[in-house]
Amino acid sequence: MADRIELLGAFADPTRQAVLNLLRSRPSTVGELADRLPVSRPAVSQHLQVLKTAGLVDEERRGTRHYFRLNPKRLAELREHIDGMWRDALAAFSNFAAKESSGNDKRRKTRAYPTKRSR
Amino acid sequence: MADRIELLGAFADPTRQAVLNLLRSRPSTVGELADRLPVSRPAVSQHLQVLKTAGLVDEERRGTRHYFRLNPKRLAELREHIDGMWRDALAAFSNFAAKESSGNDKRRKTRAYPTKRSR
DNA sequence: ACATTCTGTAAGCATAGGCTTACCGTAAGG
DNA sequence: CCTTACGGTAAGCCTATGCTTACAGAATGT
Repeated sequence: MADRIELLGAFADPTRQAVLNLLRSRPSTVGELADRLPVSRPAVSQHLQVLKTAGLVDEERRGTRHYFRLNPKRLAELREHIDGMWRDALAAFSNFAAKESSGNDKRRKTRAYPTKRSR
Repeated sequence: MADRIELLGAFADPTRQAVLNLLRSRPSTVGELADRLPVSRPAVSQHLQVLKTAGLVDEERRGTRHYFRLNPKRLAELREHIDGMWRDALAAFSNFAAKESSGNDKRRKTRAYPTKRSR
């Protein structure tokens, strides 16, 4: 999806990471989170909106209290994205290793890397 | 580790995501990446330094060319981090569902949520 | 009704950081 | 050597955005 950058940006911020870590144990309200963080309540509220827009948290309103909880599905998506990148990295590495060894069977005079780059 | 925020910050930037995506297929040089991206070569160079510091890419110098490749180990670490958060989210959810259903066995007069918050 | 509690929103500020241009160093090739 | 290719670094600009204070709104309890 194109909103992956939005997802990653929301996920990476240090304060939002702290919020997400607090939500790992249980759902919490805005004030509850603000009490445990070194930033003001409005700041937490704003971060929660970002996280909600990114789909990383869900909101459930009960009276005046707004409970926020982690969204496992969205986290799974993020994990899959990283996992795909990890698999490609492994494949690229083994592929490179194979070519490197085949090229080094005998002492070669040709370079293992190109001398000129096509532009 | 405490450098996880550094890792996440390095990983999340849109341009760096584009760089990482290009490196999924094969190792590349700075100029090669710059040709395929809408930013200047120095910008790519700076991003690569950030990625290298975060451990997401490795550098191999051959002559004047600096080849960069993805670091699967670091990607695995990142995946594990997300995976742990995902597991906690699932556990918190099922735990919440259990408490909710046990509290709703009969129509109750006490609130399912607290009226006052301990401060 | 009124006060209290819990929250979202607006405005403004200040720092971080991404990008560009200019410059310098290094390696390779003729 | 001298030139060319390739890349890192410095300085500066400029936008994004995280944070605070102040204000407004909705739900609850007395």
